[in-house]
Parts: sequence; C-alpha cells; structure tokens
Amino acid sequence: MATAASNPYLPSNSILSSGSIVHSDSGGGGMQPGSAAVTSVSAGYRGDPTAKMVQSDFMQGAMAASNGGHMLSHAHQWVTTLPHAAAAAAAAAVAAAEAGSPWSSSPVGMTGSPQQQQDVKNNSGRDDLHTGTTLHHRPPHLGPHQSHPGAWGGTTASHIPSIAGGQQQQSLIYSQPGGFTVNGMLSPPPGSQSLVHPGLVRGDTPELDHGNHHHHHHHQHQHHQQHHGGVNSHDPHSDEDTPTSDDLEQFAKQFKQRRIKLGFTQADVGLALGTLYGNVFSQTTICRFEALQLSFKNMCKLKPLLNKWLEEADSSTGSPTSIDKIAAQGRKRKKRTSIEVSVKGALESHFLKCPKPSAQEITTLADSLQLEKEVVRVWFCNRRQKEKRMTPPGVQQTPDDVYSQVGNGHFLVDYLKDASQPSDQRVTTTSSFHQVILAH
DNA sequence: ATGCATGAGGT
DNA sequence: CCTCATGCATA
Repeated sequence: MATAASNPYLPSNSILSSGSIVHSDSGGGGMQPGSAAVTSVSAGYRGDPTAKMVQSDFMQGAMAASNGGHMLSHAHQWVTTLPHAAAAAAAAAVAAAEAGSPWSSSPVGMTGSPQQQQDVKNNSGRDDLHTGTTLHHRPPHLGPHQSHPGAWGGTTASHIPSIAGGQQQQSLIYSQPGGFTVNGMLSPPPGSQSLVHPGLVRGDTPELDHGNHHHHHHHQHQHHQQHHGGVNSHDPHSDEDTPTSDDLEQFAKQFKQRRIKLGFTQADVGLALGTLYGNVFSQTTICRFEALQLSFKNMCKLKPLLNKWLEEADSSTGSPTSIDKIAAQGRKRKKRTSIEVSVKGALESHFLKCPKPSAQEITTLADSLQLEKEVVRVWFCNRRQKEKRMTPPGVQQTPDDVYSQVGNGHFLVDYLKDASQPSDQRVTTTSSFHQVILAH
C-alpha cells in the first residue's frame, strides 16, 4: 500500500482571497473614526511577496499572496464570512522548494473555517467529519525526547511579517537547508509533508470525549509539584489522571519540539486532530497549548489528544485515507476592533481597580472612552481570562532576565494574593512561575 | 503569537 | 451577565 507516496492534491489555485465582504452595520452606537477604536478593515498591507521567514519555531505562514484588500472605514462592520477559497502564493514555493520539499499537500483548496452550527440550522444533518485517519510519513530521525533546560532562544521574536491571505495553513515549508538551531538543537532538513487535508470546518461536535471516559471534574485541583527530590518516581508524562502543572509544562515543551521536528505546523496538528478524533482545533489553540496559555483544565483536556497525535505521527502507521470536509456556511462576524494603546492603558487601570465592573460601570467607562459598551464588556471578559492562564505573558522563556521583557508585574501579584474562585483552575505553581516569584 | 469575538452553559 | 473554550483576523 502506498504510504507516503500518496501525494494528494495539487492545488488548483483558486485564488479567491476576497471571500469576505464587509458591510457596515447600523447596530452600534456609532463612533467616529479617529476616536479610540478603529474598526477599519486594513486588509493587505505587506510588501514583498518573496519575503518569507524560515524560523523553525514560531513560523506562521509566510507566503505572501497579494490579496486585494478592501478598505472600509466605518463605524463597525461585520464581515460575512463565506466559504471562501484562499490561495497560497505559488511564489513562495520557490524558496521552499529548494529544500526539496514539494509542498505537495498544500491546502489551497479552500480554507474557510467559518464557524459552524450557529443560529444557522439549515443544516441537513450534522457534518460528521470523522474522517479516517490521516497520518503518514515518518520522521527523519526520531530522537528520544530530550528534555533540555527550559531556556529557549528568544521566542519572543518580533512578529513575523506573515501574510495571511485567509488562513491557509502554511504547511510545513521549513526550508532550512543545512541546519537551523532550534532550542539549541539542529533541526533536521525538511522533508515532511502535511498530512491533513484542507477544508473541513471544525464540525465541532458538542461531545469532546463522549464515549471515551470521564471528562468531568470533581477534584480538579492538582497536586502541584512537590519538590521532586525524593524517591517518588513521577513519570515524565502520565496521561492518566490529572497531571501536574509541571507535567503539562514538560509535555507542552516536548510536544512542540517533536512537532517541529516532524515538520508540522500548529495548524497541521489542529486539523489532524480533527480528522483523527473528530475534534478540529485551530492553529491558535495549538499555539496556546504549547505556550501554556490555556487554563489548567483546558490543558488537561487537550493533552491526551495531542499526545495521541504524537504517537500516531511518530509511528507513521498512517493510513492516508479519506478526505472529507464539509462546506462551510456563511457567517457574520464583527470586525475586530482595535483599541488604541492609550485607551488600553485606561482599561488596564480600571481593571486593576475593579476586574469586574458592573454593567453600569461598563457603560460609563465605555462612554468615557468612546467605545461601545459591548467592546468594553468583552475586553474585561478577555482580560479576566488572560489572568487565569497558566503562564503569565513574558514569563515562560528566558527565566533569567524576566524583567527585561516583562511589563506586567501585577500578574504575579494577583496570582499570589488571589485565591478565590470556586472554579478549578488557576495554577499557582509552575516551575517557570516559581523562578519569577522567588526572584521577585 | 495575540487581540478581540462568538457561543454554549451557568447563575 | 459571567465563565470558558475556541477561533478568525491581525500584527
């Protein structure tokens, strides 16, 4: 049986990058442009299509495709997300090709992944995207997971000028001839291909682990890592039971390493998970997992899945099969509001004083800041969530000179002082965490 | 890599 | 309205 030889589809480049139409809506308060928030649609700005970065780490798609950008500066607009087809810039392939990686499985077919099952229930049957499995290709040289010290190179590199013409997964084009130092190791030459098929709107079935086992929680509190200096044998990664924050951190790190070694992007993994287990995840989620930017509970939920994927990918017992996806439904989404820095500062201040302002307070604040109430409300919600993440921003890598880059000192304070909330999250102990706290 | 957003569940 | 899990769109 053909294994890795299965070279799927060759993109028939249907460049239709403008699948989203913006139409101004009259549902808001009507703020004036130039105020605090700008909701203008700034599409397409990048300059050179040939510029691609090849950082094996946080490499996002780097293929530039000139996408026509419509500029609409209006109060707020909702973009109607239609199943648009995103195109990958063939130009970018050139550089990548030199490495010898024929990005054969470039998911250029389409990308759209509008949300599913909204109020649009015209669906005729839920799209079960349980597809067959889809893993193949074996790693060049799978090395045992070597747990290196927790000091990565500066991952906080500046944002890459990624072009995002839609969000076609910028699959594995890691053209790094020779060797690139990743985390102090040499990254193997590329030669892998993504196995996930494009398309496929996360048919997020409400059940995440139905039929699997417990997913409930009755004792979510994890026993933090008690100075493992005794004889207790804590396995590196115990999939069973609630892992400790330390386990998660360890796992996340290893996961990332191997993922990269295997030549997969975060997006690839997300899609693979969907085709393998029925739950598709976005690049965002995978990214957040690796960076421990999810709640403890969420991390625990995803770990098994990702772990499984690792095993699969590793054993290359891939059975490249089935490629089904479903079409996507149109969807309306509010254009992302960008809040001015100064305004953000103001919000931050208020947040420190009162993390949970009342509706009335929000209204007032929104008014004074010239923002929509909803925007402010959401801002606070997101802010609170951020506060609950496992790793405070900036405090994950480079444990040495944390202060050099961290700008939030209150994060730690909050973690230390706040101990309320009946929920089951809030990880109070993470190795990287400790260092900072202690140093403080 | 992240900021703002959506939605399903809970109160 | 909140919390939480997630993700589109962006920087």
